[in-house]
Amino acid sequence: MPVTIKDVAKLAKVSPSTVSRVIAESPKISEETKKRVYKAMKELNYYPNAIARSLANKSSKTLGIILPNTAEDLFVNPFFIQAMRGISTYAQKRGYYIMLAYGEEEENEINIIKDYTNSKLVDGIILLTVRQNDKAIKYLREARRSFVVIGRPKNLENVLWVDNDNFKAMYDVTTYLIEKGHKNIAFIGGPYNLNVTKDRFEGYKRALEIRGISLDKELIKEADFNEVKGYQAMNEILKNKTPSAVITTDDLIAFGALNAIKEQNKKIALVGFNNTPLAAYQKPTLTSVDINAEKLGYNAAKLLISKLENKKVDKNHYIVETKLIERESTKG
Amino acid sequence: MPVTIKDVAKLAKVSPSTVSRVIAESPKISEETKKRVYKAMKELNYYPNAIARSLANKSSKTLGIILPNTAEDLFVNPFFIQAMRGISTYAQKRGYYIMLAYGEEEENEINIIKDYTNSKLVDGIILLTVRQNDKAIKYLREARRSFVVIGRPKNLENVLWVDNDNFKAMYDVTTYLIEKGHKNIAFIGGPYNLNVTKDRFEGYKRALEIRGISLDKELIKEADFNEVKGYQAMNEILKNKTPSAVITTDDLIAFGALNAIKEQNKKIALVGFNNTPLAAYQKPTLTSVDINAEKLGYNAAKLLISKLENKKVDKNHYIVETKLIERESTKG
DNA sequence: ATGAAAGCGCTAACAT
DNA sequence: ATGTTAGCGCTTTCAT
Repeated sequence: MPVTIKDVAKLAKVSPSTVSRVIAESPKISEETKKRVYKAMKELNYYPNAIARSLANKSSKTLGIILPNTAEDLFVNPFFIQAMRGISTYAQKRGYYIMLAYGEEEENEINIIKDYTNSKLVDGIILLTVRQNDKAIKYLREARRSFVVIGRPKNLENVLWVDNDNFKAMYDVTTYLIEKGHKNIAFIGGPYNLNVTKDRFEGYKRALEIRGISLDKELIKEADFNEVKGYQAMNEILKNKTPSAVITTDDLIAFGALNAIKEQNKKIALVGFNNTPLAAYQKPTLTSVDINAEKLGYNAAKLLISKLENKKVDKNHYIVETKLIERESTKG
Repeated sequence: MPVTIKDVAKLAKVSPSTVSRVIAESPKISEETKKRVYKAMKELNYYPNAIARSLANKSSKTLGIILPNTAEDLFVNPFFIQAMRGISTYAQKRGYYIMLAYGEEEENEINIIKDYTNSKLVDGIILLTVRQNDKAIKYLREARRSFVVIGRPKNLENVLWVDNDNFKAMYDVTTYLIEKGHKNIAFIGGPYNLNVTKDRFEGYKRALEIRGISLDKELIKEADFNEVKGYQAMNEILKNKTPSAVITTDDLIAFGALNAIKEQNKKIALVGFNNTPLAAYQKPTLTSVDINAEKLGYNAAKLLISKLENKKVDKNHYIVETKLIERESTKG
């Protein structure tokens, strides 16, 4: 037999509603009864039943996180666990809980989202990645659910999102290299239909423009987010040209490129992206852009909870600062 | 206005309890009414309210996972995210949900556990690590909560647990090295008051014994789970001796040891533990023991759910096989 | 400032 | 095989 609000009421010689008010910290409760109630709660070792509260309040105070199982680097890249920590930190602070699920593939992911939201198990959803033409976003928008995505989706209508300023990040990296004297700077990006890639490429392009360096098509390649593709892309570049520096949009791509560079015994500066733990373990250690995954998560939770609590929010997004972590691969 | 079981009942011209039975797939419902009910549910786009079910059932069908924020390698070691995937996979299969929280430190962790369990938000708890003298375990045991831990706790009383056979894993590693001709094999373990370390050390010791090699105290060191300590421990060993092989109980320790070995230009075989992604990125690539974190998680969920559903379980633990991943550091 | 009572949406014992 | 009814534990409107 669990201790309920009624038991507390009886012991404190008040009504259940009074106890409820005390829990909710209602202002119009006399200090004296408040004390009696607290005492009774202590004595009985009472804990509010969260499920019952959720039912009565029509809110579970829970956020659902969907982890994309398909992400190639789910295990290599600590992004996810860092983002989750950020989410959790803010959520805990605000008295929210976190539910977690791995989506096997896109269809299954949507089923999880439907289950979470339709069953009222969660008040809102956080998506940790944005796909091209994301069906999950489409569904959430149409079903009018509260949600936030990490990454800037193509269609910004009715979406809360959090992202880095990818344009600026890459603009800064490029400028940094130019100021180090580099003129032939190659760019190996992830898939070009992704927003991130586009933004990063634009930053690269603009930085070159501003400093009067013209774009060389042969120095620009596309690669999936993995080592092999990075390796291949680098080799393609080296077939015709020898840049003095190479920028990539992901550490994994950079690792592959590094292998190609080493094989050919070249001395080329190299920059990665995401600052994964592996970056510090390359030879030479890899300069990379830290995206502050924890803050991305933190702000995502913040945005979503604001929306859930009907705060009149002017913001529908946050931009999180990136930071260039300089290592050996761009030194000397 | 959400659609409830009553609306469905009205439309299907049955009572709410009948609808409830249909949802629960009760056998004694005629095919005909079943169809009518399903049709009505479709028509009204009805979804059961999980919160209300939880309240009535006195079970949330939710497992709580506590992530130790203090773990030094939370971000480097994909153990956690892998274990969580295993948990999630089994839980989803059985219709259970996962709640997640990061415990800042041990005290705060216990508060989270209390909150989760006292509020009836979760049916059971999964601990991803076991500390020495674990207060969380102590609390859970005394409060008579259902829980499972990954790792073998010291006191096995009333505990469900999942772990590798650490004795065997290290016995095998040691034997493997001996058969490669090594005789002076050093051992750098994590803190010796941990069960894991003890078990692994015993495996090492026994393997030497069996093959008639006597223990050399100067080849045995203790180190925390990080690179610097590994580096220091290795240097201490090298001050007096030069083993032909070194076994460690963690990749991070091995990385540090590797640096020391390289600095002194020695050629020493080296084995890590946990098979983190970084292992494949060392020069030379590091031989390591894979612990199958996903399976640990999967079995943890299995054990806990069996207990929750009162399956008469003979088992109170699972042992998960490890696998030696051979790489360059033990070749030639 | 406090109490009575209805209701959140579902389940299950009991009745037929 | 199906309906009636009384909860599950909490919140909240409406009284007083």
